Amino acid sequence: MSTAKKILIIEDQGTMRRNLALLLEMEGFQVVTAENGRIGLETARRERPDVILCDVMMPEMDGYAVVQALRGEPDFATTPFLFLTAKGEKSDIRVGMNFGADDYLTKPVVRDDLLAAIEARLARAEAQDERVRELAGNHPGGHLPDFSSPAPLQTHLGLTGREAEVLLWVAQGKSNGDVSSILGCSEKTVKQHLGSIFEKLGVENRTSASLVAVETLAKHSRG
Amino acid sequence: MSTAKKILIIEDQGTMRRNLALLLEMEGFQVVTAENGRIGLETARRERPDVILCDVMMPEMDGYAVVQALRGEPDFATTPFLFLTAKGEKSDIRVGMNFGADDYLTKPVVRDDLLAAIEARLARAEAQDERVRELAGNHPGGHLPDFSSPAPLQTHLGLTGREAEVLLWVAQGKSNGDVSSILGCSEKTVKQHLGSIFEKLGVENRTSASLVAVETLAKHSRG
DNA sequence: AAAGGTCTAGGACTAAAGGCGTATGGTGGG
DNA sequence: CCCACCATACGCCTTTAGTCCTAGACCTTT
Repeated sequence: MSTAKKILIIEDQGTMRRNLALLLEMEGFQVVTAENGRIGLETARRERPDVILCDVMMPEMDGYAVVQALRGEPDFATTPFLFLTAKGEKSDIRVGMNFGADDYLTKPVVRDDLLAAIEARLARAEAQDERVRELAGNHPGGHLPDFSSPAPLQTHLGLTGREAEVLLWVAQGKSNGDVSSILGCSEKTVKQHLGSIFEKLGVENRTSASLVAVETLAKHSRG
Repeated sequence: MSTAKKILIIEDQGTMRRNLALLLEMEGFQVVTAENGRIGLETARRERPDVILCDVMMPEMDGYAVVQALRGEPDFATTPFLFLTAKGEKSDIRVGMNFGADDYLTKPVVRDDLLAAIEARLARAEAQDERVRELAGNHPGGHLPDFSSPAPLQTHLGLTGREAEVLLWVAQGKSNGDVSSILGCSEKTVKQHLGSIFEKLGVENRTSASLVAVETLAKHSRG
């Protein structure tokens, strides 16, 4: 792990807030705290925590409102959010979970339970990031078509080498004249090839042919 | 909504399993069931459910083992997993949550609670998928652009509504005449809009504009 | 050697695309 | 009320795209 995970604690009771912060800091987490929901939201936006611990009952803005607000912001749509609840509030837990909280802990919080819950959610979030990286790795730079080679057009669309070259440039918006200059042939030749291309692809103009080419180049660029 | 969400129910008690299945099917979900943990795992791998409901106490393989196994597989690292627990098992919930479960429901399950919990987790999963797509630039149905709506062109390219409509059709290879018929206006109008589109996109012909449109529709499709 | 595919390219033509100017209504905001 | 923006539309003009036909040069396969 490169850097310490950052945990935001939103809790109005000072004693409990400090105890939690101390406990988590001793475990190697970076801790930021907020004493109510409104400040908690601001702090979250500023600090970008990896996990949020949040009390339910708070003045100004309760825990439900906090999680609801966060879940509406793309940056926090996936940030693990754990509730801290007193025993009597257990029936209200459902509300929080349905707003998109990830877990809850019953106060008084046992050290091992707290750490286990946090670790579990961090592991979950990392699995999420892993998935993102995998997908991103398969398609670097997005899922954009790769115009670096005409080969995919030749193999996947059954075009001849020259036809594939022509289509490669046409699909990038070049005019027939441009393509003829690029390929060093007559514009008539480009037109001739384009005619063959249209027939092979079953289309009737360069725009449709380009669409086919772009999709082919996007799909068969890297896997 | 494109297709119904698929829910896997892993529950050894036949009556409860059927009741849950019936309830969820009436709500429009596609339901598959399994009568124990081992079969549940196999079913999950085969059916790729969007949500998994799983009993804790089961012969052969209990719910903890199921969630632990699933969380180890990349394909299921992020699939919402909800426990169904009897009242007396509440202390064991922590174990399940720490294995990566997303929520739990206490039996007997109240209909509204069940639906709310499922919807909440589906919403969460979709938010995550959204993030995956944004970061990875990936697309669920492959890498194909979605021509079902001009909205992305309007919002992401700064086009007016009508311009977006025109481009949507042009990008699909339609001629100006075709577009004018489709949109019920003069071909001159189509040309006029296309001129504005070229200027806004910084391109000089319809093929290049289509390229931009296709990439935009591939990136920002679905919502 | 003959056949077939590819790449090249010409002529003659039609169709479509695109630029430029102008103009009319509608609509929303200062 | 006027202005800015939008959608609509026409005319005139130039450029580009695309079709059909023909045909030579160069390959490989038969």
